[in-house]
Amino acid sequence: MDIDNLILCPICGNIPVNERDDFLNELKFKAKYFKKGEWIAQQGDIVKALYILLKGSVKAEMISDAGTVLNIETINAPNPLAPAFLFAENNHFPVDVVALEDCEIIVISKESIMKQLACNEMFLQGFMKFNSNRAHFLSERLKFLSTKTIKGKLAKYILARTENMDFSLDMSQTALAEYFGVARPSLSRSLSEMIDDEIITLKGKNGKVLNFTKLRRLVTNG
Amino acid sequence: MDIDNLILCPICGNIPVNERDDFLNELKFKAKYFKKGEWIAQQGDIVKALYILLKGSVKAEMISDAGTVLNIETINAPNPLAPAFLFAENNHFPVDVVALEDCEIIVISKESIMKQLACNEMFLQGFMKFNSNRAHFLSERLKFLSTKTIKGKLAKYILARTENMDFSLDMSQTALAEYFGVARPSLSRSLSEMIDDEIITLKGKNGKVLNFTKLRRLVTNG
DNA sequence: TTACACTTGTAACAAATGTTACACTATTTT
DNA sequence: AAAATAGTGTAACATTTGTTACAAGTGTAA
Repeated sequence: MDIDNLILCPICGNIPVNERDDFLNELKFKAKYFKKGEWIAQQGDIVKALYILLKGSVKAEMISDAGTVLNIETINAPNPLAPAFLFAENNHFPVDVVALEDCEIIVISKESIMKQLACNEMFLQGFMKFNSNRAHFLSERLKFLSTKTIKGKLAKYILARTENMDFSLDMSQTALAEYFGVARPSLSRSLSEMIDDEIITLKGKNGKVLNFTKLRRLVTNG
Repeated sequence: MDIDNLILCPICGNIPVNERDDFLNELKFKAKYFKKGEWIAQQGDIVKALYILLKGSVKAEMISDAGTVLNIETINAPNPLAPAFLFAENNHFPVDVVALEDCEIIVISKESIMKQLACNEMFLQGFMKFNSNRAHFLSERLKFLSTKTIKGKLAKYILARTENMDFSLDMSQTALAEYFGVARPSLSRSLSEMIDDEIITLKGKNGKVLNFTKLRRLVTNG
């Protein structure tokens, strides 16, 4: 088991080297294994323990009442899954979690986490910080989704990943459409129009920004 | 000052009665006062301390890059403002906060909070729980916004507040449109159509559900 | 009451997006 | 290499939403 990866996980990152063995010995956990494509958790599952992804990667997605998919994020090891929900009154998984590759996950009981939080200040800090960052992430996602037009979203998305004119759409258009919460052909059309308008070029996932002024204007108008 | 209200604040709620005086004495804070309409914090302000709203109410809203308003929530006293961001790496206020009435706010330093978290387990639990609930709220808001059609949002919104056929739209249509992130006339039109279709009736803010089947179908289709 | 600000209903039109369908390409898997 | 799977481009059309403008309603304060 890749338990050493646990210490690389953001919520444990602050623990001093000389305390790490103690920390690991105190912790009560068990390992679970998932194959690519398997569901690790479903929207609505009760969160009774802290899940930490030690190996592999997963995607978190939300299925709306209408059945449409909203791709929330991809999580790589080592990282915790939904740690914020461990202490919520309504402690249900907010998303479906699906293994993108073979995964190893360790499960730590809530009691064990509480104990460490109370007695290990570095762990407390790491845990708080991670949850804070998550809340920030969700806020940003909220803001992003409130961008009204597809071209506005694309412009924001592209500008955030552009260096010296070059950018890469980290995912397929199909996945991107789910991330934006829009229909795939609509996304494709918007991209085509931006290419026609000579704002960007695109070859596969890689593109160039030809006209920053127009691209920024799309952010402001959308 | 209404310092006694502090103990009624969710993050302090678990502290046993006999520990409360100690808790308040340990805490280092100062009070601030805001008049109705004043901005308490702006999107991007650095969160250096914990703000707790002791008296009054505020609204939190996000201004997108395009200048449109997304109304996030109304917060009533006593409640903390953006406690999750106190520990984030990117510790900026995610929203604009505006006083809806005259407000009293106490400001507690991060150090003082850290100290209490480490030495007062009930406070730790309350703090974690509150932040967990916030993350849950943001997730739900995300899910809600991913509802594609206005009627779908309206249907969800109305069903969540219906008891025995009766419901009340807690805000003006103008505010509701901002909460939904849509244009006001579009919201008005959707409401009119739902009334024409004999799904609901509406008089001012108060309405009745006439056809639950159709209303639920709107949730599923939108 | 009058005046004012705020809210709502509605219409005509423009713009954006969704839906469906199909051909085609790229990438894996066998 | 062949087959299967996933991803892309695009067209025609329906639907939804935004925009703008104006009239009418509501409540509040002078």
